[in-house]
Amino acid sequence: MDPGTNVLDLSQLRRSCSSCALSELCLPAGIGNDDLERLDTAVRDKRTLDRGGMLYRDGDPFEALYVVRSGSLKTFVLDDSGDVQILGFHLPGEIIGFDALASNQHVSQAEALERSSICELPYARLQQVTSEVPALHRQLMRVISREVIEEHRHLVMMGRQQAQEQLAIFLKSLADRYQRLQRDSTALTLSMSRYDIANYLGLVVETVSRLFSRLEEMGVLEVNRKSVRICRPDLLAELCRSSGVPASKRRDAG
Amino acid sequence: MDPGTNVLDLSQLRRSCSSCALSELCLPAGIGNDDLERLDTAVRDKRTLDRGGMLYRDGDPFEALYVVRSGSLKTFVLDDSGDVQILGFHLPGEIIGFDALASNQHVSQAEALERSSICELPYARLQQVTSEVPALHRQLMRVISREVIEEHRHLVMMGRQQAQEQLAIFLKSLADRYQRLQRDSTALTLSMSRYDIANYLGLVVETVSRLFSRLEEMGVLEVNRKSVRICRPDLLAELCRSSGVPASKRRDAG
DNA sequence: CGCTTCGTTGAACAGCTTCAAACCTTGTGG
DNA sequence: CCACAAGGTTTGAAGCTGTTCAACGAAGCG
Repeated sequence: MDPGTNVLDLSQLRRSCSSCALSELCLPAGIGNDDLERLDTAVRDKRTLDRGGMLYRDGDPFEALYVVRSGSLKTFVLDDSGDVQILGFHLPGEIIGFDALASNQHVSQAEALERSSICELPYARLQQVTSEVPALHRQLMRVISREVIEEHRHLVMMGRQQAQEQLAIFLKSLADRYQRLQRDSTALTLSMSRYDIANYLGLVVETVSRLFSRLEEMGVLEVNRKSVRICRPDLLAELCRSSGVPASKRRDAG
Repeated sequence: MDPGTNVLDLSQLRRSCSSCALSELCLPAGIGNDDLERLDTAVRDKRTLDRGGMLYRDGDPFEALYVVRSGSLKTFVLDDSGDVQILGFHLPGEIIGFDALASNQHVSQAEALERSSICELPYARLQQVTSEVPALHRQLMRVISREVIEEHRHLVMMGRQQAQEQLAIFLKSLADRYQRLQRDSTALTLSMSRYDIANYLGLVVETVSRLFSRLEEMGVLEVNRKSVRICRPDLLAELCRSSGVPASKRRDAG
């Protein structure tokens, strides 16, 4: 999408957590210089994926965790009948692959939504480094839990009935992550298809399409195919709670 | 509910993974006798919770993981407006509390659905023991991933639109877990309220109630308040896939 | 340029929700 | 022990949201 980030100088980026712009959003966050060098030893050569390229598939042996360096991916599971459920979309600085931590093989799949580059962290080496660097271990745990919390958020979102609120939350989540990346959080580029968004939210394409149109009519967004401009972030934030959960679905604490 | 399991001989159960009937479903699975004794040293005194009692709350400091020994619990998150989303129901042998692994404080809550007894695994001690017993570490990881996979299942379920299918999947999941516990998997005792079930599935109470009635009319179930008899497990299994995802929500691999 | 896939829009339909009321259970106090 | 209150559960009827089916326009790709 953005030519500036697509043309990566790979040689410069190789093995250089220290010099990586994502450093503060990624595993190195809060790690001292000495330890950072050790982390670098755990990072294998980067991989580049084209749109549609698979990072890992269901059943693949667990070899590494992966950090999105540029581009974006989606993760999803297939049920018995081959239906897809998208679990999440992943932007630079986000780590994926935890699903295989235990059974030693992946139980989900990760696919690039656009040309993306990935940092590979072979688990064996990573484990060794984390055992030597407690701060890194804590940081890794923090990242794992961020993942779990994100899944809870996804569940909460799908538990709500109002489709418009779901889409608002989805867009706001993207905007927030754009901000962390120091991108313009009012100018989103949706690398995923409408089908993907619909699946992620538990809706059908038509509904998502109509919702985009409705939000545009309301003056909240300006939608042009894959690029979404958030004209009224305040209104969008409002929509995330306001329309709210129907009274009968509410269930206050206790 | 069942007087035989409610009247626990606590003194006999204290610190005795070795003698625990849940052993094969729980952390000790596949652990040798020597190592089992060391695991026992990581188990603090058991706790008993009455119906409605909280095991941990949002924001509580992370101190331990918990194994359900008898009874059952629900875990849930509260969103900003105080709305509940139930994440799961937990039967004996299941481990909860992972949500706090990273931020060092819980980001969800756990509440007993009936009188329940809990094994407490203080994390500091557990960590020490797992570092000494690799098999235990692997087993713990396996259990964590079971949790992640279960959440994926929950997402897949909520992504489907057909309420009847969701309820069928929910009941089948309970039945399967009953079987693992060597209970009669055709005679379920629903310790959670209809409100809880509805919330878990993203529906309203009335819909759940009607679905129970419908499944009864269909001859699949016999429902009597909290006790559900599965008359036709085959039909129930059928309902879990058959009605299926509407074509427009399907999205085959790729 | 034709093909395919993606995205949008319209109209009818279905399923779940909403609102309302009744029933049953449980617990409390007279 | 019974009356009463409170909450959980069930059932009915109406309304609304999202789905389904269908058609068309736009973009990407051989």
